[in-house]
Amino acid sequence: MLIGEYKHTLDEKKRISIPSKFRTVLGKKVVITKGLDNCLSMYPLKDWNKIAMQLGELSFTQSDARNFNRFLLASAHEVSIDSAGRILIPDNLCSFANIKSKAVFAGIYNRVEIWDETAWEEFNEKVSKNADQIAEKLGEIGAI
Amino acid sequence: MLIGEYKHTLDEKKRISIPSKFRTVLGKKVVITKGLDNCLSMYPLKDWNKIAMQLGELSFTQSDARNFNRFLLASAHEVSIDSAGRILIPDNLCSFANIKSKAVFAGIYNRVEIWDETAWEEFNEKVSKNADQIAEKLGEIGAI
DNA sequence: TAACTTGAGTGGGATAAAGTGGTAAATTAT
DNA sequence: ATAATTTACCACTTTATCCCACTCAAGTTA
Repeated sequence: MLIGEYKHTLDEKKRISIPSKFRTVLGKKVVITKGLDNCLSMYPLKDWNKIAMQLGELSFTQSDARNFNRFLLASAHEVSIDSAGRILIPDNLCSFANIKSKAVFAGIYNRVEIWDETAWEEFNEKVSKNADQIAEKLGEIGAI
Repeated sequence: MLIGEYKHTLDEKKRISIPSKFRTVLGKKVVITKGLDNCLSMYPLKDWNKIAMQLGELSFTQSDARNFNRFLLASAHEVSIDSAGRILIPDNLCSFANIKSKAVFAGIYNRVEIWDETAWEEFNEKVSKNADQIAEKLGEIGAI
């Protein structure tokens, strides 16, 4: 399971180390794609294949499905983890997530999110303020 | 699987490099045709045959099907990838997609779309605004 | 407690491949 | 037959990939 929060630095070649705790779960190849709230999502290759297959089956004649696929599939990149446990973040994803030098890896069960450091901090601040309200909402749903 | 987004330049001879990541999947010959939303669609030759067959089976008495076939089949060109990994984009398709010098290749599962750079950017901006709808669909698939 | 060991994180350089531009040959058209 | 357009081939520049090396921190052993 992918859990925990780690901070790493992006070097001038757009390379960044994967937290060592994640490496065995992620395997040798991963897929990175655009996530929500301007972060990036990273999946083990085999998990991604399942997701992509479902996306690929969406009708291409319907404009919603078409646009949806373009957003998700076109922004996805298969990257391999090098001998030092690093990945190369593609240019367009790097600028999408606004990652400058420090990035945060957040393990979220079956995927890893990659955030720009300051974006992560701002997000965290916002969420912790509303944590009690969120908890209440979740309680109503019966989640906790 | 064809995924990812790459930007290449069209030279004065209307030649353009295929992203290297796509070459093994696409093979030596591909079919380019008009796509929806003013882009071009590119398929591996063997996949195209299946698609064309399905289209051909659409009732030709229905004017919609007839027009759709005219749109897709009549504009299709079989082009081969040269030794440097480039293709030659036919004139009418080039002007249809309004490709001037920079073009974006977008891998979308089983096809590659070719967009004029600015058209792609505008499109992306528009879609990113519908992030909540995207999130909902992703939730259904079980990706988030 | 000090030295040694191990592994993670980071940086840089060499080599290979990708991307692009151009020239020569061949085919077609006039 | 000659001009023009197209196709194939060659060459250069830039970019990416791979490999090696250093540093730092944590843990282990003498």
